Amino acid sequence: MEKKFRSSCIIASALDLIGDKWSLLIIRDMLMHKKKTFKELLASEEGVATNLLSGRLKLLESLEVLTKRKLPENKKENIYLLTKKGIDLAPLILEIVLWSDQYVRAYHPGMNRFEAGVINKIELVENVQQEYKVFVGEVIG
Amino acid sequence: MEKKFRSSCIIASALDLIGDKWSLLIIRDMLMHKKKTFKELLASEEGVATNLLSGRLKLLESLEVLTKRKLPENKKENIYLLTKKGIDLAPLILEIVLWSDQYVRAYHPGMNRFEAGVINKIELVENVQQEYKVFVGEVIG
DNA sequence: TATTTTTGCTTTAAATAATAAAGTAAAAGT
DNA sequence: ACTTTTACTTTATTATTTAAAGCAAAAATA
Repeated sequence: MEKKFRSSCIIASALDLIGDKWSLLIIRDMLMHKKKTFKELLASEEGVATNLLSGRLKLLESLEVLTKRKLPENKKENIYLLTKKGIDLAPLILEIVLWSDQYVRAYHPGMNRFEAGVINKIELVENVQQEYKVFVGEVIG
Repeated sequence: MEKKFRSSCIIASALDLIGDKWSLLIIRDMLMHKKKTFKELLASEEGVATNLLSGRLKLLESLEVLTKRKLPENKKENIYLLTKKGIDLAPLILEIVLWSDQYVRAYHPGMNRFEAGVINKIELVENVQQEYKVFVGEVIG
């Protein structure tokens, strides 16, 4: 789980932390699909392996992108929730969506569409972030 | 070089194309550091291997993120330039920079800083894009 | 003209990482 | 007490990355 940085570049360093094959999809599932348990995250369409999901959750927790806790009514199941650091990945994720919607479909016709009446990025991001914060409030009470 | 899509997710699909360890760094070098030849790209601080640089340039060319051409004065050296599709990755790259500047430094104190007097994202992105377009004009004459 | 260097690769072998599958232990449910 | 669920860990297989060497065409140098 020991991560190394390839260079002093601010972009490369971010990619060294969360630029792997799975981290952003885990964060997508949490932020956009309100997933919060190992089981829910495991059921993603992409089929992450249990050892990788386990390892990535651990790393993202160590990076304080998300927190792990148990709810009083269930001593077994862990609840994973994004921190501010994780929620602040929303703008980056939106830019991926926008670029993909415009340019990736040509290579993947069956790909989902991005439907947004409003095309105000800032509003859109704030909406997603606000909704997630409400969700967190509901979960931890 | 045959790429497959893991799912119909718009985010996962973009990551399946350019979410590998090197593509965004190649695009960074082109867009932010005006690199345009194999040799210049090979000299990146991160030390990409020649076979991977070669393969990625080929893939990014096939995706029309960049173009490959020769200049009349040199029949040997290839010149790689970003297309609009590539230049349109600037907003995504800026979001990586902003998140990294805010949150990654804690884990990598020696990391470069992002210095921007103006914090207007749109202006900043347009500036970088405009500068790159001028550069392309200068190169291809 | 002959030799050397540069460029942009390809090939190969070794190291590293990802995946699939099975196993495990603690908690919860029946 | 027995079974299921959860959240892993372990192991073997497969895939990818890296490092190193090699190569051919073009350009530069002698």
